[in-house]
Amino acid sequence: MFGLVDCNNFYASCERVFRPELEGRPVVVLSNNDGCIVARSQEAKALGLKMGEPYFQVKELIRQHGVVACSSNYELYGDMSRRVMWYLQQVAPAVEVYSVDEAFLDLAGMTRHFDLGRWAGEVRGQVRQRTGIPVCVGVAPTKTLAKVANRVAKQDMVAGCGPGVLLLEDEAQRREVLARVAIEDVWGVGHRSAAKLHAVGVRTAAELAGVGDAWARKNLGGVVGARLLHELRGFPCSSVVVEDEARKSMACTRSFGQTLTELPDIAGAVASHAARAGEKLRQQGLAARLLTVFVETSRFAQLPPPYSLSAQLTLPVATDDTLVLAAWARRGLERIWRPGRRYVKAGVVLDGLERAGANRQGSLFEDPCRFAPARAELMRAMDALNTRYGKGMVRVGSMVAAPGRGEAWAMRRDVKSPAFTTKWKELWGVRC
DNA sequence: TCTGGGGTCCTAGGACCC
DNA sequence: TCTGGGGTCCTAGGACCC
Repeated sequence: MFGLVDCNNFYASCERVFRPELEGRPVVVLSNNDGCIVARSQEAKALGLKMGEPYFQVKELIRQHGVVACSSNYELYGDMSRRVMWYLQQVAPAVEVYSVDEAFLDLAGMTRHFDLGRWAGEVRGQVRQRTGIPVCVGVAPTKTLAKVANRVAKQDMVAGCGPGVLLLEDEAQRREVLARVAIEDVWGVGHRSAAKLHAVGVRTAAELAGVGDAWARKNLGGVVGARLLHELRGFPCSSVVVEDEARKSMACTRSFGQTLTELPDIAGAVASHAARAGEKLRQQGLAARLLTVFVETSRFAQLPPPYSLSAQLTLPVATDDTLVLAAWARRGLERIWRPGRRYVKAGVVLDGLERAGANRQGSLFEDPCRFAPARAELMRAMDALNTRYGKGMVRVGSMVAAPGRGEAWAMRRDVKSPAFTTKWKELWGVRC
């Protein structure tokens, strides 16, 4: 059996933990640059605010109903996530941290000795008590069915008729629950597949489980579709992955706080992305062999039409050195930047990741390892200074704006809450 | 004026290898 | 008339996830 623990309205719930006055009020959390709505409390959902909706389009509605809007505070959400996951790891035999607000639990072996429905209810209560975060728990014979169970548990809880936990065990119950779930709410069915399914009259998860394997293979992405059907029928095709297997790629991308046209400004943004990518690599003990840099104009502007260009560069040796990454990124940017365009976003994507230092493939034509020990030392010193004195204390020169220019690419975050749990200066204050 | 960021997996086709 | 079999690696694009 598999469990799925999913935090309810996660980002909004995190904001509420430290601002209890938000309890019972509609709350939305915004994406970077206060661009779109990315999380909504139950009350905000009830007002009709949609996931992904542009903030500027609903500002009036938000004002009218006294909705509290929060800029995203990823430091806080990341820390709350760690607390929830840590607890789950104490009580379940194996935990796959699937996303910031979700975890799959491998409950094999517990079936015989535990009443899983009751156990799940206890987990739910404990997570709430220990972290302040409300969760729902679904338990079922496959991961896909555990997702279904979780979703139905959440629906019933919102409707006020469920305990926030659902155990799917026997066949009849499985059928009955699947009949209540629309196909677009099934894990693995996106809008494309949903449209295809609607076109042939398939509306519910129960009907989806009954479509032919051949049809699914042809129309739902080959083996992906076939696995989906099997899982819905109760045959597991995927297991809980505890070990964080080596990451395949890593991206640092951001929309600018404003439209940019000048190369130095964009170069500054790209250098900062390269620097962040370097930090992430070193934190995870990885090095990258391929670097892609891209720039984009607005997807939403009618004229001129949207435009994006990328350049992929193969580095002579895999590296985690910020200065090397920044230099290559700059080279790539110069290849793709064109004057006269109104850019809104740039990014650096790293592929070909390998463990740093181990079995390192050298270069035939040059010896970039010559300075390696000193450079590694430099990166360590930079990371240490930035940890101790704050992000951006030591930066790559090209990230620093020319005098009077300011950091043209800087993000807008007008309504951010404090880093309640991760910065001494912003810790929660308690009055006695 | 204003529309997020970071991932995974799969398929198909081309180039190339023995 | 008729042209093998079994691979790898790379790239691009699609679909999906949270």
